[in-house]
Amino acid sequence: MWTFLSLYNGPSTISNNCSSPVESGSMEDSKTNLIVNYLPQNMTQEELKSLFGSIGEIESCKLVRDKITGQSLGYGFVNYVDPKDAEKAINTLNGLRLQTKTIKVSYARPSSASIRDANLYVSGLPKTMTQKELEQLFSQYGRIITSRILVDQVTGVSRGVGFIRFDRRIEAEEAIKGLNGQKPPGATEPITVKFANNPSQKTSQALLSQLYQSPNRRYPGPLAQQAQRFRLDNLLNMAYGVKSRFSPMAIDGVTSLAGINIPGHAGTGWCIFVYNLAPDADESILWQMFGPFGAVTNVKVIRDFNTNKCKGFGFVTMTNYDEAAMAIASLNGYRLGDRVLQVSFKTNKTHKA
DNA sequence: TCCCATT
Repeated sequence: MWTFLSLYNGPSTISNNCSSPVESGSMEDSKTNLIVNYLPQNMTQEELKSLFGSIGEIESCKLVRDKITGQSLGYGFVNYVDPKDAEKAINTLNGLRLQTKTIKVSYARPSSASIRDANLYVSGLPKTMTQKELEQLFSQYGRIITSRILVDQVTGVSRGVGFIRFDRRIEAEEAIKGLNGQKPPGATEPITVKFANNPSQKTSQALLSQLYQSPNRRYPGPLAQQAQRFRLDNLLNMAYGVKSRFSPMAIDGVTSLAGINIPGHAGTGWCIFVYNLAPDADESILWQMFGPFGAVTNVKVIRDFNTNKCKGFGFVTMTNYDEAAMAIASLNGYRLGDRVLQVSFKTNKTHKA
């Protein structure tokens, strides 16, 4: 499972003879800057900072999130002040198990346009082909950063599809030219090699399918119908990258009609109270629900200290009032699984179950 | 026919 550990030996092995003029990024921080992969979906930037801050002083820390939905993309960067701490972090935190994930900690390559979009999707592989054999096939075209063969969740047998990430995009391009439509040694069928989908486009697909598979089974009052339409439009807009067209004026009308109180502080954003979450609810569902309505800066599921199960509610912080109001108008009464959510601005009063 | 590796 940890074959990729051997694939990357740190920045000293990065080839520096790239002919591309784009390759001019600075290398001086390569001994302090780490990339952390395979983070649990619900891990926050604060938790990342906290975990790596236990090693030594952090210069900067960033969890990479989807620009539109705010959902974690499962990886981040940690830049230490002292290179020794970076090294220590690799030695002590690489391979650490967090929930269902095993995180990978390695030196970040210098950021450069030439290393982007270097991920290939490979299908039609012989079911017997191992990850090592896959690497051997592709290694002639460049330096492999990661490789993976997808397996059936239940049987564990190869699905015949996998991924190869090269160090540089031109290497990936060459691999496509050389291997797409070719039969690997001993194989009876040709393989397909193409660039992998962009991770950010998947979010839109997920939202669209979420949209189609969540028929509205709530009680449709006039306001609810209005809110439902808003949510639909927002999800569609988001999926197609179109900016929301709803004006703050209209939102204010809705909120005042609904009799919502003036919410709590707007200092760090607008805090939204979400009630009736399932015991296994996690942060990602809050990102998914609220992200489409605008800038979300924080989500939190309140859990029981002992069982770690959600206590039925959580909070979402949104930057802009109109977007928060739209989210509330749209999501209050939203049916999540077999539960109908209550969504409102957080008040100072204690909520009772 | 898609595993979350470039801020």
